[in-house]
Amino acid sequence: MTDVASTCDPGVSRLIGWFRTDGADFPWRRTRDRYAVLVAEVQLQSTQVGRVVPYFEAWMTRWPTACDLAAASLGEVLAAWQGLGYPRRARNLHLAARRICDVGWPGAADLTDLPGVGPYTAAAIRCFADGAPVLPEDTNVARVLARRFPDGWPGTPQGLGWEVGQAFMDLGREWCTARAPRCDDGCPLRAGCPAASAGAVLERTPPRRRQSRFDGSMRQRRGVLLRELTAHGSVVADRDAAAAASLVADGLARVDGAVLVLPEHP
DNA sequence: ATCCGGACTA
DNA sequence: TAGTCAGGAT
Repeated sequence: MTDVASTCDPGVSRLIGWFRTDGADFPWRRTRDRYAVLVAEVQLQSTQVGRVVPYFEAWMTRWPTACDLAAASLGEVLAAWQGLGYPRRARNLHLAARRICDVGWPGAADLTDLPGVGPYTAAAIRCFADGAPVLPEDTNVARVLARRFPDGWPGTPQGLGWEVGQAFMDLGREWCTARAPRCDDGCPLRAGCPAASAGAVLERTPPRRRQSRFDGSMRQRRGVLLRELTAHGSVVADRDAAAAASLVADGLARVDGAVLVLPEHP
Protein backbone atom coordinates (compact mmCIF):
# COMPACT_ATOMS: atom_id res chain seq x y z
CA MET A 1 0.00 0.00 0.00
CA THR A 2 2.73 2.43 0.87
CA ASP A 3 4.59 1.26 -2.21
CA VAL A 4 1.65 1.99 -4.41
CA ALA A 5 1.11 5.38 -2.83
CA SER A 6 4.71 6.35 -3.39
CA THR A 7 4.44 5.60 -7.08
CA CYS A 8 1.50 7.82 -7.84
CA ASP A 9 1.34 11.58 -8.20
CA PRO A 10 3.35 13.05 -5.30
CA GLY A 11 0.51 15.37 -4.43
CA VAL A 12 -1.90 12.51 -4.25
CA SER A 13 0.50 10.49 -2.19
CA ARG A 14 0.76 13.44 0.21
CA LEU A 15 -3.00 13.73 0.21
CA ILE A 16 -3.42 10.11 1.22
CA GLY A 17 -0.96 10.64 4.04
CA TRP A 18 -2.84 13.67 5.21
CA PHE A 19 -6.44 12.60 5.31
CA ARG A 20 -8.00 11.58 8.55
CA THR A 21 -8.07 7.87 8.98
CA ASP A 22 -10.48 7.70 11.88
CA GLY A 23 -13.47 7.43 9.59
CA ALA A 24 -15.71 8.16 12.54
CA ASP A 25 -18.01 10.37 10.56
CA PHE A 26 -18.36 7.83 7.79
CA PRO A 27 -18.87 4.42 9.39
CA TRP A 28 -20.34 2.93 6.21
CA ARG A 29 -17.19 3.59 4.23
CA ARG A 30 -15.41 0.93 6.19
CA THR A 31 -18.08 -1.72 6.15
CA ARG A 32 -17.43 -3.03 2.67
CA ASP A 33 -21.19 -3.52 2.57
CA ARG A 34 -22.67 -2.40 -0.71
CA TYR A 35 -26.13 -1.99 0.76
CA ALA A 36 -24.80 0.14 3.62
CA VAL A 37 -22.90 2.36 1.23
CA LEU A 38 -25.92 2.69 -1.02
CA VAL A 39 -28.17 3.71 1.86
CA ALA A 40 -25.71 6.18 3.32
CA GLU A 41 -24.66 7.84 0.10
CA VAL A 42 -28.25 8.32 -1.00
CA GLN A 43 -29.10 9.75 2.41
CA LEU A 44 -26.09 12.04 2.18
CA GLN A 45 -27.29 13.47 -1.08
CA SER A 46 -30.24 14.99 0.69
CA THR A 47 -28.53 16.45 3.72
CA GLN A 48 -25.27 16.74 5.59
CA VAL A 49 -23.12 14.18 7.33
CA GLY A 50 -23.75 15.33 10.87
CA ARG A 51 -27.47 14.97 10.44
CA VAL A 52 -27.31 11.76 8.45
CA VAL A 53 -25.30 9.56 10.79
CA PRO A 54 -28.11 9.03 13.34
CA TYR A 55 -30.56 8.33 10.55
CA PHE A 56 -28.15 5.90 8.96
CA GLU A 57 -27.54 3.99 12.15
CA ALA A 58 -31.23 3.71 12.94
CA TRP A 59 -31.87 2.64 9.36
CA MET A 60 -29.26 -0.10 9.46
CA THR A 61 -30.55 -1.32 12.80
CA ARG A 62 -34.06 -1.54 11.48
CA TRP A 63 -33.23 -2.82 7.98
CA PRO A 64 -29.75 -4.36 8.11
CA THR A 65 -29.89 -5.89 4.64
CA ALA A 66 -31.46 -5.16 1.29
CA CYS A 67 -33.97 -7.95 1.86
CA ASP A 68 -35.03 -6.45 5.18
CA LEU A 69 -35.71 -3.16 3.45
CA ALA A 70 -37.42 -4.93 0.59
CA ALA A 71 -39.83 -6.53 3.02
CA ALA A 72 -40.88 -3.17 4.47
CA SER A 73 -43.82 -1.21 3.11
CA LEU A 74 -43.24 2.04 1.30
CA GLY A 75 -45.16 3.80 4.04
CA GLU A 76 -42.72 2.60 6.68
CA VAL A 77 -39.81 3.63 4.52
CA LEU A 78 -41.20 7.09 3.83
CA ALA A 79 -41.92 7.59 7.51
CA ALA A 80 -38.35 6.66 8.40
CA TRP A 81 -37.13 9.04 5.71
CA GLN A 82 -38.85 12.05 7.26
CA GLY A 83 -36.23 14.74 7.69
CA LEU A 84 -33.94 13.41 4.99
CA GLY A 85 -35.31 15.44 2.13
CA TYR A 86 -36.51 14.25 -1.25
CA PRO A 87 -38.84 11.29 -0.63
CA ARG A 88 -38.22 10.17 -4.19
CA ARG A 89 -34.84 8.98 -3.04
CA ALA A 90 -36.47 6.82 -0.37
CA ARG A 91 -38.78 5.27 -2.91
CA ASN A 92 -35.95 4.58 -5.31
CA LEU A 93 -33.92 3.08 -2.50
CA HIS A 94 -36.83 0.84 -1.62
CA LEU A 95 -37.22 -0.23 -5.24
CA ALA A 96 -33.51 -0.85 -5.53
CA ALA A 97 -33.53 -2.99 -2.38
CA ARG A 98 -36.32 -5.10 -3.80
CA ARG A 99 -34.47 -5.66 -7.00
CA ILE A 100 -31.26 -6.47 -5.18
CA CYS A 101 -33.04 -8.90 -2.88
CA ASP A 102 -34.91 -10.45 -5.77
CA VAL A 103 -32.27 -10.85 -8.46
CA GLY A 104 -29.05 -9.71 -6.80
CA TRP A 105 -26.78 -6.81 -7.58
CA PRO A 106 -26.19 -5.80 -11.17
CA GLY A 107 -22.72 -6.23 -12.61
CA ALA A 108 -20.14 -3.73 -11.43
CA ALA A 109 -20.47 -1.76 -14.65
CA ASP A 110 -24.26 -1.67 -14.46
CA LEU A 111 -24.92 -0.30 -10.99
CA THR A 112 -26.65 2.70 -12.53
CA ASP A 113 -29.40 0.33 -13.65
CA LEU A 114 -30.66 0.56 -10.07
CA PRO A 115 -33.29 3.25 -9.57
CA GLY A 116 -31.85 6.41 -8.07
CA VAL A 117 -28.28 5.26 -8.67
CA GLY A 118 -26.37 7.54 -11.01
CA PRO A 119 -22.68 7.90 -11.78
CA TYR A 120 -21.77 9.25 -8.35
CA THR A 121 -23.55 6.63 -6.26
CA ALA A 122 -22.35 3.82 -8.50
CA ALA A 123 -18.79 5.03 -8.13
CA ALA A 124 -19.19 5.37 -4.38
CA ILE A 125 -20.32 1.75 -4.13
CA ARG A 126 -17.40 0.60 -6.26
CA CYS A 127 -14.95 2.70 -4.29
CA PHE A 128 -16.12 2.37 -0.70
CA ALA A 129 -17.75 -1.03 -0.70
CA ASP A 130 -15.76 -2.88 -3.35
CA GLY A 131 -12.45 -1.12 -2.79
CA ALA A 132 -12.20 -0.53 -6.52
CA PRO A 133 -9.83 2.13 -7.88
CA VAL A 134 -12.68 4.46 -8.74
CA LEU A 135 -13.01 8.07 -7.62
CA PRO A 136 -16.56 9.09 -6.76
CA GLU A 137 -16.98 12.54 -8.23
CA ASP A 138 -19.35 14.62 -6.23
CA THR A 139 -19.32 18.35 -6.82
CA ASN A 140 -16.59 18.87 -4.26
CA VAL A 141 -14.32 16.31 -5.83
CA ALA A 142 -15.09 17.61 -9.31
CA ARG A 143 -13.95 21.04 -8.15
CA VAL A 144 -10.70 19.68 -6.76
CA LEU A 145 -10.00 17.79 -9.97
CA ALA A 146 -10.82 20.78 -12.15
CA ARG A 147 -8.42 22.98 -10.20
CA ARG A 148 -5.57 20.61 -9.52
CA PHE A 149 -5.78 18.28 -12.53
CA PRO A 150 -7.29 20.40 -15.31
CA ASP A 151 -5.78 18.09 -17.91
CA GLY A 152 -7.33 15.03 -16.42
CA TRP A 153 -7.10 12.90 -13.30
CA PRO A 154 -4.34 10.33 -13.76
CA GLY A 155 -6.47 7.71 -12.07
CA THR A 156 -6.71 6.05 -8.70
CA PRO A 157 -3.87 3.63 -8.04
CA GLN A 158 -4.89 0.02 -7.51
CA GLY A 159 -5.42 -0.85 -3.90
CA LEU A 160 -6.14 2.68 -2.74
CA GLY A 161 -9.79 2.93 -3.63
CA TRP A 162 -11.49 4.16 -0.56
CA GLU A 163 -8.53 6.06 0.84
CA VAL A 164 -8.32 8.22 -2.25
CA GLY A 165 -12.07 8.76 -2.41
CA GLN A 166 -12.23 9.76 1.24
CA ALA A 167 -9.19 11.99 0.93
CA PHE A 168 -10.53 13.88 -2.05
CA MET A 169 -13.89 14.38 -0.40
CA ASP A 170 -12.33 15.65 2.82
CA LEU A 171 -10.07 17.95 0.82
CA GLY A 172 -12.95 19.33 -1.20
CA ARG A 173 -14.95 20.05 1.92
CA GLU A 174 -12.22 21.44 4.12
CA TRP A 175 -9.55 22.98 1.93
CA CYS A 176 -10.46 23.29 -1.69
CA THR A 177 -13.74 25.01 -1.01
CA ALA A 178 -15.76 26.79 -3.66
CA ARG A 179 -15.42 30.40 -2.57
CA ALA A 180 -12.34 30.65 -0.36
CA PRO A 181 -9.92 27.76 -0.92
CA ARG A 182 -7.25 27.53 1.77
CA CYS A 183 -4.44 26.95 -0.71
CA ASP A 184 -1.63 28.26 1.46
CA ASP A 185 -2.97 26.91 4.71
CA GLY A 186 -1.51 23.47 4.32
CA CYS A 187 -3.31 22.10 1.31
CA PRO A 188 -1.56 18.81 0.49
CA LEU A 189 -2.16 19.36 -3.21
CA ARG A 190 -0.78 22.90 -3.20
CA ALA A 191 2.47 22.06 -4.99
CA GLY A 192 1.93 22.09 -8.70
CA CYS A 193 -1.65 23.29 -8.48
CA PRO A 194 -2.39 25.49 -11.50
CA ALA A 195 -5.39 27.13 -9.85
CA ALA A 196 -3.45 28.05 -6.71
CA SER A 197 -0.52 29.28 -8.77
CA ALA A 198 -2.81 31.49 -10.79
CA GLY A 199 -3.70 33.09 -7.48
CA ALA A 200 -7.36 33.01 -8.34
CA VAL A 201 -10.32 31.07 -7.17
CA LEU A 202 -11.22 30.40 -10.81
CA GLU A 203 -14.74 29.99 -11.96
CA ARG A 204 -16.94 27.49 -10.23
CA THR A 205 -16.71 24.17 -11.96
CA PRO A 206 -20.32 23.56 -12.81
CA PRO A 207 -21.95 26.93 -13.47
CA ARG A 208 -24.45 27.09 -10.65
CA ARG A 209 -28.06 27.14 -11.56
CA ARG A 210 -30.29 29.06 -9.26
CA GLN A 211 -33.09 27.21 -7.55
CA SER A 212 -36.55 28.64 -7.12
CA ARG A 213 -37.42 29.73 -3.63
CA PHE A 214 -38.76 27.12 -1.24
CA ASP A 215 -41.54 29.12 0.41
CA GLY A 216 -44.75 28.47 -1.41
CA SER A 217 -43.11 25.96 -3.72
CA MET A 218 -44.49 22.64 -4.83
CA ARG A 219 -41.68 21.02 -2.88
CA GLN A 220 -42.96 22.60 0.29
CA ARG A 221 -46.57 21.73 -0.46
CA ARG A 222 -45.67 18.13 -1.24
CA GLY A 223 -43.72 18.00 1.98
CA VAL A 224 -46.67 19.17 4.05
CA LEU A 225 -48.96 16.61 2.46
CA LEU A 226 -46.53 13.74 2.68
CA ARG A 227 -45.72 14.43 6.32
CA GLU A 228 -49.40 14.20 7.11
CA LEU A 229 -49.76 11.10 4.95
CA THR A 230 -46.93 9.17 6.55
CA ALA A 231 -48.03 10.20 10.03
CA HIS A 232 -51.70 9.27 9.70
CA GLY A 233 -51.89 6.94 6.73
CA SER A 234 -54.18 9.21 4.77
CA VAL A 235 -54.89 12.84 4.02
CA VAL A 236 -57.74 14.63 2.31
CA ALA A 237 -56.72 14.93 -1.31
CA ASP A 238 -58.40 18.19 -2.21
CA ARG A 239 -56.61 19.95 0.58
CA ASP A 240 -53.97 20.55 -2.08
CA ALA A 241 -55.01 18.87 -5.29
CA ALA A 242 -51.96 19.88 -7.29
CA ALA A 243 -49.52 18.67 -4.67
CA ALA A 244 -51.51 15.47 -4.32
CA ALA A 245 -51.36 14.86 -8.05
CA SER A 246 -47.66 15.51 -7.99
CA LEU A 247 -47.11 12.92 -5.27
CA VAL A 248 -49.24 10.41 -7.14
CA ALA A 249 -47.26 11.01 -10.30
CA ASP A 250 -44.10 10.18 -8.40
CA GLY A 251 -45.54 6.97 -7.00
CA LEU A 252 -45.48 8.38 -3.48
CA ALA A 253 -49.22 8.32 -2.95
CA ARG A 254 -52.41 6.93 -4.40
CA VAL A 255 -55.89 8.42 -4.62
CA ASP A 256 -58.56 6.38 -2.91
CA GLY A 257 -61.86 8.17 -3.27
CA ALA A 258 -61.49 11.55 -1.64
CA VAL A 259 -58.35 10.76 0.29
CA LEU A 260 -54.73 10.30 -0.48
CA VAL A 261 -53.26 7.07 0.82
CA LEU A 262 -49.95 5.31 0.63
CA PRO A 263 -49.49 3.42 -2.60
CA GLU A 264 -49.70 -0.34 -2.80
CA HIS A 265 -46.61 -2.37 -3.39
CA PRO A 266 -45.85 -1.92 -7.08
C1' DA B 1 -32.94 22.88 -18.79
C1' DT B 2 -36.03 21.88 -14.49
C1' DC B 3 -37.67 19.87 -10.74
C1' DC B 4 -37.20 17.99 -6.15
C1' DG B 5 -36.90 19.10 0.62
C1' DG B 6 -35.64 21.67 3.96
C1' DA B 7 -31.68 22.91 6.90
C1' DC B 8 -27.95 25.95 7.26
C1' DT B 9 -25.57 30.45 6.85
C1' DA B 10 -24.35 35.27 5.58
C1' DT C 1 -34.43 37.97 4.66
C1' DA C 2 -32.15 35.88 1.01
C1' DG C 3 -29.02 32.82 -0.87
C1' DT C 4 -26.84 28.20 -0.99
C1' DC C 5 -26.78 23.46 -1.48
C1' DA C 6 -26.36 18.08 -4.63
C1' DG C 7 -27.26 13.97 -7.41
C1' DG C 8 -30.56 11.94 -10.25
C1' DA C 9 -34.58 11.71 -13.30
C1' DT C 10 -37.07 13.67 -16.92
